[in-house]
Amino acid sequence: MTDALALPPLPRTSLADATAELIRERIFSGAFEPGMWLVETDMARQLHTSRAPVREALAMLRAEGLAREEPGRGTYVATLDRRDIEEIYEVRAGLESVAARLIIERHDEAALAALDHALEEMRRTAEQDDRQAFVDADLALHGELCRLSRNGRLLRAWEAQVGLLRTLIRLEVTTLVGTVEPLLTEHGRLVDEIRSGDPARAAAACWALFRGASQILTERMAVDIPGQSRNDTTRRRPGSGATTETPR
Amino acid sequence: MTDALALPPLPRTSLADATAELIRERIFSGAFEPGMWLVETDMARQLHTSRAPVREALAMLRAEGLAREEPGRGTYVATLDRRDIEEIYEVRAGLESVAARLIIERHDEAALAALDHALEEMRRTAEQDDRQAFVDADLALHGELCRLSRNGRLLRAWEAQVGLLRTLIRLEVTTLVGTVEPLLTEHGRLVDEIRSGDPARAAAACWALFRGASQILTERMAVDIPGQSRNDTTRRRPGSGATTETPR
DNA sequence: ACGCTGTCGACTGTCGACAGTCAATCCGGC
DNA sequence: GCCGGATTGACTGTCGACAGTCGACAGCGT
Repeated sequence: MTDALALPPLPRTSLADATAELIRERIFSGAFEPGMWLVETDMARQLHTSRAPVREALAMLRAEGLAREEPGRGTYVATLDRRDIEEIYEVRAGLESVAARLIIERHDEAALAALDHALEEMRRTAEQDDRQAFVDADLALHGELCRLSRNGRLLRAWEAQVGLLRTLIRLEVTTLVGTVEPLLTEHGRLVDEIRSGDPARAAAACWALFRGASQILTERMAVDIPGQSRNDTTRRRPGSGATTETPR
Repeated sequence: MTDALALPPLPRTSLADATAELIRERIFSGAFEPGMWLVETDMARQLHTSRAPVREALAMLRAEGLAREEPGRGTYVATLDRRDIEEIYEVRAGLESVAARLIIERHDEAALAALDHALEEMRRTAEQDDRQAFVDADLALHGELCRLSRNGRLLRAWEAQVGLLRTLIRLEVTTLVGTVEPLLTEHGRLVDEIRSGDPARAAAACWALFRGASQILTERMAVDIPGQSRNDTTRRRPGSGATTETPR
């Protein structure tokens, strides 16, 4: 059977999946802020389902690191403090170094071309000064790198780390006063090192890139990112307006 | 109030948690073999609970990578084929390289001492030719490395990768005919490189170690590991004996 | 006024039941 | 005898309800 005629499996979407996807979108879009209380009963009522699918959806989100459980009290949208950012970038550095190494050892010309293309897209958005698109292109490049590693577990681990970061990076770069030029050159350097074929140098470039990015992000966190501290106990609930809760 | 009189928080263990822990143990001990069908109804009946806690426990196990869902059909104990092993070891190489780097950059003498101690334990078990204990010591060393990175997300990512591997490594090394000496020296080399203080060399040692271990494991998989292939559809259910199922 | 205790509303953890779905089996036509 | 569709049994997906627990608040005593 040709690929063109091969039918993909239908998206078997249970209520739980749909609910999870919905909440994910809300979190990424910023509608559900970090620290917000995700009340099962409310959401079930709004979605016209029982609590069972909602509970399962919340379990997924917790597993993905997007939400956090407080036993007996409920689940809350995950918050990120400086240390979280550092940790995520350190893990990403490790994962993407390996991805680079795998691509290098495979002598994969197509992969290099794909990375070039992603890089070009970053450049384009930078020239147009479209910060939003730049962020997307940035994440797309890194996602592509992990996808090209052809290691499914690596890709999933990467996604798990990046999840919450997504909304934060968007916030960061879009409000970044300075130029994105340094970011651009560092990404270019990483791709160059991959092309040069030395895993150790690629890893070094990777590490340098993430070290810098992490620093930029954590420095800005001090000023204007909500939910920056684990002690920020401001809790809002979805739906019915902005009821502020303060447990603990 | 004195510390002696201070009450520690009670272990808030829900039925779901307890159920998950129980199943985990069964999987690690090998009582629940890879590919086995974990039937919610049966387990709930055996545990004298409803299906709700069981479902939640299974959701946890899926999130940890210990089990696998087939939509509408149920969840099964995860299986590992050669490619899975490769993937896991590649990810581990990345994570542990970063862990090594973090320890190096921190100039952490205590960490080095802890690694030495773990290494010594490996050596001891090797001398006594206690394969079971050797496997535990091996995993303990790597776990220690990740713990010493002081990066919680790295540690959790490591645990997620290692989970299922645990039972497999045990099987592998305990049945391994040859000597464990090479493994021992490679681990020693990794710790040495960490002590020497060059992240790149430590990463290289890490990569070499995992490359070798992955190869040993995948080679042996061909012969005597159950559930070695994704196409091995043999399914057993827990409890009532060994009812063999063959879906698909 | 302050701190402690009892009460209360709300939400989570758990339960039993029902409906939908899957795979295996049975049955009839060829 | 073999193939295809209907049937069946079992399990999952979902539901509404109940009970335990948490945090907030009010009332009491000091």
